Amino acid sequence: MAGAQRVKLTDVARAAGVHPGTASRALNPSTVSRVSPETARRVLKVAQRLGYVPNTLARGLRTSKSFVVAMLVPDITNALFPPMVRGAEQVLSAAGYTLVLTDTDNDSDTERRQVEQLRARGTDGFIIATARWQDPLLEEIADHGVPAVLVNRNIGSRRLPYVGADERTGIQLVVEHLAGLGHRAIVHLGGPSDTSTGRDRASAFRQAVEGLGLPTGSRLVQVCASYTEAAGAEATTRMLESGQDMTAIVCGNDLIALGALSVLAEKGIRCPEQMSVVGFNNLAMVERLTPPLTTVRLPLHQIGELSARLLLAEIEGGPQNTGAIQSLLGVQLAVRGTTAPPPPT
Amino acid sequence: MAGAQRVKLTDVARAAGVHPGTASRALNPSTVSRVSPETARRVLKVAQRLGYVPNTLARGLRTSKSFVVAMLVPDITNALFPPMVRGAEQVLSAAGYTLVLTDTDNDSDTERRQVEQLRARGTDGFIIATARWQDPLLEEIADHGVPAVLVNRNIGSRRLPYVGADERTGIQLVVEHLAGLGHRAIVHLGGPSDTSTGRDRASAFRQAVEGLGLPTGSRLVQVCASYTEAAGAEATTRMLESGQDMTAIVCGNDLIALGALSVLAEKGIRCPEQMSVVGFNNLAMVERLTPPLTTVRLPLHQIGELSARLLLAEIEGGPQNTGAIQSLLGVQLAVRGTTAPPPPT
DNA sequence: GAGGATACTGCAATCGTTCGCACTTGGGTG
DNA sequence: CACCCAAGTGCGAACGATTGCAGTATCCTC
Repeated sequence: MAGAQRVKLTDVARAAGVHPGTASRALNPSTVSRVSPETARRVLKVAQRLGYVPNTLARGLRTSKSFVVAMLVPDITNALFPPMVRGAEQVLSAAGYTLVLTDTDNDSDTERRQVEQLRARGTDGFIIATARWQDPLLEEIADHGVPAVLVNRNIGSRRLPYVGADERTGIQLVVEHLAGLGHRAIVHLGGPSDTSTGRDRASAFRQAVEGLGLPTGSRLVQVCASYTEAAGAEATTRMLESGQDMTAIVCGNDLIALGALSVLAEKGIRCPEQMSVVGFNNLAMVERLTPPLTTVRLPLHQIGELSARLLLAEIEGGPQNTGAIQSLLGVQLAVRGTTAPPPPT
Repeated sequence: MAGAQRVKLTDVARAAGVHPGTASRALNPSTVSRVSPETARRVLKVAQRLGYVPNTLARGLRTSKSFVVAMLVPDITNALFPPMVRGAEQVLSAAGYTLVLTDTDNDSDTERRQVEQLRARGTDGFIIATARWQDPLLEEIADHGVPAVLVNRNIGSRRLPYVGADERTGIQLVVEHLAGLGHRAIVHLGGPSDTSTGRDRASAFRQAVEGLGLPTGSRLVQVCASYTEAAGAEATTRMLESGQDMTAIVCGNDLIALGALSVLAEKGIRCPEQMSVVGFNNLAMVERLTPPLTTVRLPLHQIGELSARLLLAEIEGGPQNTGAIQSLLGVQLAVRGTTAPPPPT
């Protein structure tokens, strides 16, 4: 009752007076040339009339192709991911694929289980937003030649195609903006070092500071344990207590920036008058805070779209062509209210 | 290469020295009783050792069950939905089901196409967050007896099971809170009237106002064209221009409240001193606005979980049992900074 | 010790498609 | 006229699991 459709290929074939095999060929664009135009037209018409919808399961069983793509995210309630999911979904569903969303809850065991499940289901490919810097599961995936594209976070080995934002340029823009305002004592609260984003942003930060000839030092960067407000607050406290000279904080992402802002408020340090703060990601609503958060805008939707496109190419074109292409999309600096010239000394 | 797993039931059977049929029975909890305990143990062990994972497609083809559930949301970037998705996903994946997420982009044609696609794929059931008050597609689904559960938004005919928040009580709490602060001139910016939430909240608002003996009137409610900041701003302007006496605004949701707040700021009306504003939904970060938004907290995660549970019951128990159960989960009022006693007259 | 019930297990059909192979036809060529 | 080629179609075996049916031990009972 609730099951699949009732009219099957056999019905169409019988109604059109041909063998099921022939009907199959007539209905399949890539094999329709092997059947006479007249027959093809007839079968197509009958199929239309009967409202034939091919059974994807049966087809998948035979062809070992499922037209299913899975996307792994660590936590869908993190506002970073929905736009990427949406971008990917639009591309995929336009190409006749179905997107399976999997929330791994930031847990690698869950992740592994889910991936097993999905592969058993014949999933054609994976879009993976959960990569850790060294990730045995992803190495296995690369070994097995499973079509997969990484988004947002990369892995150290660079063995899989990656689509992300040009984070280094983003950080560069931030530091230049701050330097342009007159800041010289700029510090960084970095994301976790087992994520590519944490590492890249921190390294880009150091490079930008050096490039501009600003004072450097090992205490310029504090690493946060995770991309959360709590971890940001904790790192801010550490940074303040280290006695490091500072007039501006470049945060690993917006949540970390929120943590920094609350600690500053607590300690009575006013932002932006006494301390400038910059986020990263441009989460929803950060422009409505008081003061509105200066941050870096990432092309999340585009990242989702492009990752889906690359994955489709890999699935349909075979494993060779894309190699492990690394693509970085442009970012924009959104200057708002949390940055201002440093206080006069 | 990219295909499914390689060890199949036949391999397990051969390695265990039994017939595939027997192996199948040994591996399936519901039929394991039909096989000797000793054999069962042996097969299980071999399966474990070889890392056997059943091919879901083949199984589905035979049993006409896919262990796939689809969830339809109008826009995954709307922060209302991710928690529900997450709740549903956790329940489903624990039960061995896979969740397919579909973003309909608020478009009924897209929605219909997606549903066709998914049914062809043998989807076992639907969780639907896109319901409109009168929705032909959903009536069809009800007609065909496809297992489906509505969340967040209901349909007029009440023909499908529904899981939502107890919105009426939420509005009641809001109005009581405002009345308790001394407000008597309370108005409502309602959500679109083609959504159940828009209708319910508006009706609950009227009832609460009357129940408390506050002044009533037809101009107490302005309907917003959509659940967006822009529509909220527009309705606020209309309300102010109508000359209606008012000291507090109860908004259909948080986005509408944001629209209201910006119009008030524009006109120099201070919140909460001169005008109290209340939202609905408790979106992420609204507690960090200045002032933090008073709103109603919905058990979104729970709604997702429960909807998944109900759907599973319907799928596995057959169509009869749940009927069209309507379940409402409790809400909480979050009193923050946008509500205060009315200005002295 | 014979008959029958019971407990396991093997056999083979089946789910709906796809696709390699073989067959038939018609037309072109030497 | 004999031969061959190619186009079009039918045939049936897969894909990997489930399941009704039937067969064979095993054990109990009288």
